Amino acid sequence: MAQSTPLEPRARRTQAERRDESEQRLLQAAGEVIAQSGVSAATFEAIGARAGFSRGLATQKFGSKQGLIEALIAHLHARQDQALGAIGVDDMSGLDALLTYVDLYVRDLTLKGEGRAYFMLLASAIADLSALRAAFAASHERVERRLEAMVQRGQREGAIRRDLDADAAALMVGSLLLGLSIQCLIDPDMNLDPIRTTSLATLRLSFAVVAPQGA
Amino acid sequence: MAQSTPLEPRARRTQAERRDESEQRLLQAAGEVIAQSGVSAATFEAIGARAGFSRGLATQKFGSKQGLIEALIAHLHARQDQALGAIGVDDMSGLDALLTYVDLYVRDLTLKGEGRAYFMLLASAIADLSALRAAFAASHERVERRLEAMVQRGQREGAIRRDLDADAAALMVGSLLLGLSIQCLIDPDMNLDPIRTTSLATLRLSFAVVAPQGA
DNA sequence: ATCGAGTTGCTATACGGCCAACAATTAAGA
DNA sequence: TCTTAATTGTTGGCCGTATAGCAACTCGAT
Repeated sequence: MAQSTPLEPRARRTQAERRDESEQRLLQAAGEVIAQSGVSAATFEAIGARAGFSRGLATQKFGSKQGLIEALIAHLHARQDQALGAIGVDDMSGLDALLTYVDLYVRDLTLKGEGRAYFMLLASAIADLSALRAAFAASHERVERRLEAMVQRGQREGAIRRDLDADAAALMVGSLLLGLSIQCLIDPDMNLDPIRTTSLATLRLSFAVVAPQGA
Repeated sequence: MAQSTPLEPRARRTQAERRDESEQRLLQAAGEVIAQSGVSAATFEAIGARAGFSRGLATQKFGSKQGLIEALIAHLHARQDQALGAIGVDDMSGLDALLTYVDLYVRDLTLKGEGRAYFMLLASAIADLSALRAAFAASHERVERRLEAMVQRGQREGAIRRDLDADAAALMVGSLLLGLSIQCLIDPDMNLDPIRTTSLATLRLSFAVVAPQGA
């Protein structure tokens, strides 16, 4: 059970360093425990142990369980934005950008790390009708606006059908990716390659103006 | 809070009647509590109260919490099969059957009743890495085999592209519907009409042999 | 020496499971 | 048919466990 960070006891660290480092480690440990053992297994005890601390520290830092979870979700959202933003997708045509986005998303869908924790927290929020659903909704909204922008760009460029409802198309693509993510958590032994290929072909065929069969 | 059944105290009921009725009422109440207040709110106390019984009965009937949940999932799966099987989809062409299936599924996606409880239980299983995931996986597998059969029929009939990977296409459609269902639980105020229309158009355009632009 | 980081013992709460009592139904005997 | 015993359905008190939150404490940094 590889600890988050081996925790080599450097001689002296400033207080601010200690503080920030422990906070980071707690968040990371929380994500790892969730990804590995489930949301309900993410007790202060388990998270603290994983991070190399005691059970009390997380309460101290985040105020409450809810606070910890909110911080973790914010953390994961930030990482997600960052990861998906890092995809240099803005310097290609709208259609290509969309397809590249889907391609990369599905390729990365093994869900072994933080993405796994993210969707498990999402599932937990749904299962318990938690108010945190709103945070997830907002995050998805942002992603969908990005997708919508890609579609609209493609339409301006003449590569995507004008009569396609950009908003609905974005929601559809987003839902497809969400569904695939969930499916991966239900059945981890899924072969994603055919799905990826087929999804890309489907989107290309139906979004492109002329359905360029062999292109 | 409309009780499951008003429980008019008929004079005499046979033991078998009592037994069956209480069991039914408990399952229904469990579904209602989950749909209304979340999986973690579904305690024996709450379920019993909703069904008009005490908290002890459910344990008696289903052995344990796990037993109750399993019975509920089986119950919901049966209802689902029944509902989707009732769609007379087998007496039309493969492509039409597929599109009709998607159309009806999305139209029914308000998720106010049992479907809601189903997906919340699914979410709970994911969040906790429960072994029950396998049951959901199996159920989805069945649905996807049905979708695959539709695609293959469409291919034999010449209406669907032969080079479409039927298995992957089925998984894609299934994932899209799953994703939409989840999305509805995250954001209940979603307008499903544009999505439905766009999804149907997308599938028709990309699955049909010739991409009949204006047809 | 002082302040803040981190720990540990304690408490309160919530819930599932157990079981002994209680009530409703059925069966047996007169 | 009436009475009574046996069976089955249902209840509610009790207990063990798990865990979040708190508060007093120790340890490390300045």
